[in-house]
Formats: sequence, C-alpha cells, structure tokens
Amino acid sequence: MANLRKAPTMLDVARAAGVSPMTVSRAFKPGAMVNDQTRARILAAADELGYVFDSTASSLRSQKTDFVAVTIPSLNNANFADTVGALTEGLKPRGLQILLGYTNYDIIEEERLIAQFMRRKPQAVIVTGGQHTPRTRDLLRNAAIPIIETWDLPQDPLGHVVGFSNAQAVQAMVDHFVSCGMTRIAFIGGDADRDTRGLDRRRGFMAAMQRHGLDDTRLIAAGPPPISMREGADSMCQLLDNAPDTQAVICVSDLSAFGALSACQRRGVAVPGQISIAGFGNYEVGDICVPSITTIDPSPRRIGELSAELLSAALDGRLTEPVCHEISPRILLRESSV
Amino acid sequence: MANLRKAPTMLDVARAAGVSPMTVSRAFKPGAMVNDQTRARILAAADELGYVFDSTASSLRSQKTDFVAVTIPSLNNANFADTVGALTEGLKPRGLQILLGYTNYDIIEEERLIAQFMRRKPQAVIVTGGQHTPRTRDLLRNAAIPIIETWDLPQDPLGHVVGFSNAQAVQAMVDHFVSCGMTRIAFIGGDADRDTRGLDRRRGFMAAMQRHGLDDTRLIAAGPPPISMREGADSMCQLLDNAPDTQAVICVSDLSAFGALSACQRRGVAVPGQISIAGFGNYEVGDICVPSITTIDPSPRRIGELSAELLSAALDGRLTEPVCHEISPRILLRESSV
DNA sequence: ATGAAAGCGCTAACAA
DNA sequence: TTGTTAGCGCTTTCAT
Repeated sequence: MANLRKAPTMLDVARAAGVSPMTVSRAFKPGAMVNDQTRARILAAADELGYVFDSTASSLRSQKTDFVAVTIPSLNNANFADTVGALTEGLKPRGLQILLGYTNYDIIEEERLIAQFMRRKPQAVIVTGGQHTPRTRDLLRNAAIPIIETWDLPQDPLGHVVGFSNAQAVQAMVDHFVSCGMTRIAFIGGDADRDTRGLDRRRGFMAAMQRHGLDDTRLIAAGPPPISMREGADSMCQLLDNAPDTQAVICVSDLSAFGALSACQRRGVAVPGQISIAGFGNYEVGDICVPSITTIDPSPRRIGELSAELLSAALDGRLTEPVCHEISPRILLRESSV
Repeated sequence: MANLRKAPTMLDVARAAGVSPMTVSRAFKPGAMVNDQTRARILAAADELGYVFDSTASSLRSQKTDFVAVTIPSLNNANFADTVGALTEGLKPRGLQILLGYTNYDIIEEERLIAQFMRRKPQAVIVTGGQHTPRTRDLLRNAAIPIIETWDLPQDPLGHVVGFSNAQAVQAMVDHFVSCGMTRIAFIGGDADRDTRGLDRRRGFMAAMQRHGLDDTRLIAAGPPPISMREGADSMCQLLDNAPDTQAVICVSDLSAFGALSACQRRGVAVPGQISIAGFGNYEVGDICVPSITTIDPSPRRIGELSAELLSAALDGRLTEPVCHEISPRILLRESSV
C-alpha cells in the first residue's frame, strides 16, 4: 500500500485542522505558543493524514540544520565508538543529529569528508586529531561555526579542544617501568605517518627513554593503521627474535598488546615473568584476558561528554574564547606487568 | 578571521563569473552540459569567493536528499561496524550520505530514531533485524522508499532483505558438536527479549538439541544486551559451578566466548580438553587468542556490500519485486573445540 | 550551451 | 494566540 499521492504538507494539515500553516508550524515546535486544544487537533489531523514534518524545508528557511559533523579515524574502534556514543547522548537533548564520517586515518580522506559535510551546513564540526590539510583548515575556519578537535592537543588549534597529550601519557608509562628497575624497553607501532596519535605515542616513548639515558631504539614497526591484534602478534614475534633480552614492551594500543600477549603465549614466553606488556586505550579485551593487560585509560566517553557540553555552550553563545579542555589519562596497572 | 559577511550564494558566484545562476548550478553537477571554459571560470570564481554549495536548498527543490538512514543495535560492535563500513563504501559512488543511528537493541528506541530520520526525507532506509514496532512499520511503509532489513530473515519483510537465519547457524554448530560425540552441551546468552538475534540463536540451540534427543536446558542467562566479555566470563563461572560435567558451550557471540575462555583459564579448566567453546561472529579476538575460538562467520561486510548493491538497483528502479538475499554463515573450526 | 521565471515546504517578521 | 506575507537558495521547466 505504497502511497502514490503526493505526500501531505503543512498546508494540507492546516486545511484539515482549520488553521493556518503557521499555526501548524508552531504546533510542531515544542516551546511554541499554541493553544493546547488547537495543537491537539493539529497533531491529530497530521497523524490522520500521515504527515511527516520536512526538516529540509525547515532547515532552509530557518538557516538551522541541527546537524553536527563528526569525523573519527575508524568506525570499528571501541575507543572512538565510545566517544561518539557519549557525544550522541550529550547532543540528543538539543535535537542535534550527527553526520558521522570516518577518515581511515587519512587527512586527505578527512578533507574529502569535511568538504562534503560542509555542503550540509552543519552547525558545528568535531574532528579527531589536530592535523589537517590546508584546505580542510580553510573550510573549517571560513564556516564560522564552532569547531572542536579531540583526542589530541593541537599545536595550532582551529577552535576548541578536548584532548590529551598522547606523548606525555606514554612517557608516564615508561617512567613507571623504569621505576621498576627496567632498562631494556621496546615500543610496538606508531611508525606510520598517517597515524598521528600513534606517532605521538612513539615520540613520547623515545623522549622518555632518552631522558632516562636509556636505549630508545627498540622500535618495532607495525605498519599502517588500523593496528590490530594480528599486527601486534607479528610485531612481538619480531621483537622476540631480534631483541630477546627485552624486559618490557609498550604497544600503541591494547589491541596490539593483546596480539603481543597471544604471541608470547604461543611461544611459551612468560608474561610478565619474562617480559612485561603494556597497551593503550583500556579496551575491554585487556581487562578480561589472562593475564590482564596494563594500560592507559584516556577516558573516551569523557571526551565525548565534554565535547557535547562545550558544543552546547558554544551554540548558546556562552563561549567567547576558544576553550582547551585537557584530559588526564590514567595508568591502570594490571597483571601483564611486574 | 571568521567571515561575518553573509555566506555567498550561487547568485554571487554567477555575478562574479558573468553568468546566470542556472549556469552555476549546472557547473556544479558532474554530468551537466556546460562549456568547459565557462565551468572553469565559474569554479574559479566560487573558490575565490569561498562559496560552499548548499545541499539543503538543492534537496528541497529537487526533492532528493541523497540521505540513506541506517540503524544498527550498537555502534561499539565490530560486526555491525563492518556492515556499515562496507555499506558506506558501496554507497559512496552514488554520492549517498548515511544517517547512522543506533538503537541500543531496543525497538522503542528504533522507532524514535526512524521517526526522527524520516523527517530528513531519506531516499532509503536500512535497518538491522526484522522486529519493529507497529508505528515503525507504518512510518517505513508509508514512506514509499526502498527498505532493507538485514542480519535476519524476517517473517513478514517490510521490503528487501539481506540476512540469514541465526537459528539455523547455531543448529549447524550443535550438529557439529553432536557429531563429535558430545551430549552435554550448554548455551550462554540469548535470554533477553530485546536481543532478537540472540534469542533466535538460543532457539536454534534448543531446537537442535531436541532434534538430537538431548537435554536442552543447560541455558545460562547473560542479561540484557550488549553481551560483552565480562558477562561471558560470569556466565562461564555459573556454568562451571552448576553443571561441571558440561562438555561444550556455545556462546551468543565471540565476545562472550572469549570471556568464557578467560574464566576457564583463571579456574584452570582446560579448553578444549575439559570443555569445548564456540562463539558467533568471527571477531578478531577469537582468531588471535590462545586457544583460538571456534565460531560462525556471518560475513558482516558481505551483508553491507549486498545491501549497497540492492539499494543501487532499487533506486535505479531496476527492482520490481522485493528481494531476499540469504547469506550462508560458515562454521570456522578452531582450537577451542575438539 | 545558456537564460528567465517559478516554486520546492517551511518559518522569520510582522500584524492583528 | 493566530494569521499574512515574503523569501531561504537552489533547480525544474521551458525558452532561446
């Protein structure tokens, strides 16, 4: 029973309810001044006709789309999914609809996405990371809407920031291992140009090792992102082959750390007896596996929540200056490290 | 340097390029008849002015939004993320933009999402599962646009289908265990009303056990979805306490199966020596962990690819009848089962 | 290949 | 509280 007549408009509802289209329009806005009985009659008539409000026309006339464009590196990543989940919850009360895009860790793809999204006239943009192409920066700057960069502390922010220093977080982990008396520490991943947060984590590792006067060259390449469990396992095999005296290894994420752990188990290498393992991200797998994996929790949901709050404030004009909200990642010591 | 002037429109570009707005409009459509030099001049002028095409106005006038509404139970789920990823790739050539929503495994929330999405006038809708509220069904039916239900074989389809029988897939797994000589087999999860695919899997388990004349009451409740690793571990502890002679356990997903495996490892229960474990979904964790986990692969990416193809055909009017594309999940035997 | 006129469905701005 | 008028920025339609 597909409806072949043209879909009813506000005018049709107005006629059916015996009011003007403007009153119908008001009846569909929660806070508008309409007589309760009139509204009830209108909504009944709309329901009767199978009327569906047209956001496109509304958006054009009011110049408000209620879209928020959001880009993340990958859909299939529990950390970013958590951030987007919290963001969605936080924006729901304002009736904002997320346009979600994923960049595949590629700022060229990000540019393509942002260019496409800008045509939809979003009222704000939230991106992951602080590295963008010049054209992306132009597009965002010229839009004159609130911009939030997340999961990073950009050198030259486009607008607001909700993030943390990936380098510092890993440095704290190195400090911990060194304080346990370890000197031969390795790092897996963070070798791909595209993965800027991975690079930052590896840089943090190297900086900390240098600060402690230790060898910072135990670096295992894991290839282009996304770095998953398989790459972690392969990298650990390399490490065990080439530097078997390594005492601890920090992985670019919990997923690669879990892969590394599995590789040790297949080879009969005791964790943490023979080698300690740490990850990044506090993914569930690292909490459940045996031994559980020491990690750094960057509070992905908190990033989403704070971004939503910031956006609300910005859209209400309550923000005069760009805000930088720095998260403090916490180290979670678990069974995989001594 | 936020631009405080009003944003330029096609009229501004037209003036700058010395043509009519209609010609500017044509210059922005890939296949339109415009002189190459004219188009170049127009695009240069647009770039100069910082013009951004307005999809909202375009959509209203042409009655084509190029939106496709998509709902999945959870963002944070590698299976659904894979389907959406493949879908996005498949729809990109057509310039279609996905409006993604997640229902949290709740058909009431699905109704809220669909009602909201319909206001954006999407050109098609893709939902997960075949169970919907009456109002959701009305909304979708009356929209007179292509509808695809996925990840299931609905009894009374709304339109097209790309899915598989969750019950049958699990029955095949039971058959395998029985053929290995096992008789005391348990099932973890699938007890929550909201998780219809989980329920189907448990029903499949029970049906197969009955068919073999075996005890189908070794059912462990894992609570409301999403069923994650933690719930799998807790359920396995219950099972080991209450039915320690169980020979094999089938879990509602690989995530709970991995949790169950971890629980066994903590208790010193040998897998598969003492108990065999199987999951569902072919998540990466089950492929990497030690022992690797026997599972059922429902080809989430294939579901997305086929849905994209189906949608293309439907939007081109190449489909006269509703299509039901049945996927055949494959059993992957791995180390966690004898 | 290009242009002129009209209007998609809604709501801002005013009036009553 | 309700109504009237105009127009958001683009594209359909028809003309040249």
